[in-house]
Amino acid sequence: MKIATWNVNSIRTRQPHVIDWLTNNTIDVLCLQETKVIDKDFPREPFEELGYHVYIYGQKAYNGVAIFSRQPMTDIIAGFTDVVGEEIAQNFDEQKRVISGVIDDIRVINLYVPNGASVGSEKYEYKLQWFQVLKAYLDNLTKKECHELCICGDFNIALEDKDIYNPKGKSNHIMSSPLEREALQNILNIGLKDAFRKFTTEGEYFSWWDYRSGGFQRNRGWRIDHLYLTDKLYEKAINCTIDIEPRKQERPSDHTPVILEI
DNA sequence: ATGGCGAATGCAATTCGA
Repeated sequence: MKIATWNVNSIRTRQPHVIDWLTNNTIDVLCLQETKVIDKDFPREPFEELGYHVYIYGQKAYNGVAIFSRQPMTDIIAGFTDVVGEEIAQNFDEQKRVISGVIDDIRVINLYVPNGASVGSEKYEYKLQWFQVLKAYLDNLTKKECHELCICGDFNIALEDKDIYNPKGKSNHIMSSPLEREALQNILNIGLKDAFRKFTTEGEYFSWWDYRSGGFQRNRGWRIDHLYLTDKLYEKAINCTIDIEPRKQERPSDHTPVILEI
């Protein structure tokens, strides 16, 4: 089975790219971020025609997540509130950033982590607080269920310096600051491992390149899209790769897909 | 580098992303 994650930066703009990629790759579950569309306007049909079940949680203009699955998923949960309650969820579900479902006794959790703007900004604080809510969400879920977990998506965090094209001067940069890394590590400490790092230990592998200043052409990238797995699933993983082909195309997303094979 | 590029909104110019 292959599970992939891809921040498409608008599903309506990227529809042909996603159709093309799913046609040329055998993907069982695709987690999308930044769909940027309300649910009633989501282009479901083209993906259903490809044989996918479509699960969506979107909003106008910003954010938005979706899961496409060849087999039907069960126990779909959109947002934090149903898991953590209104008191802990506060207003964090106003931004649509989390959807999950179960397939083959794996709960796939699709995340679009806030980007955080710049270190010390209000959005940075929001990003750190969002991780507190995510922690409660995972704690509650793991109390209720005993599925293996695949937590994937756009984390907007490079956990190690080797995940950045040039880490010099980025020790307090957004996506690599100590508090962000600590917040993500705190999540991973419940027992999650980076699928990509099971197979590849060296640097210079990236999943996002800035549109500006020829980021992709100069390979100025960051590895910020991840698939994290609980132990049994991690042991079962047989590959995890980044496909840079979609990033080479005309009018691409600034992210490219990461694919896990189990 | 307070910029570079791209998407959405909505129809010009602004906000947001990372």
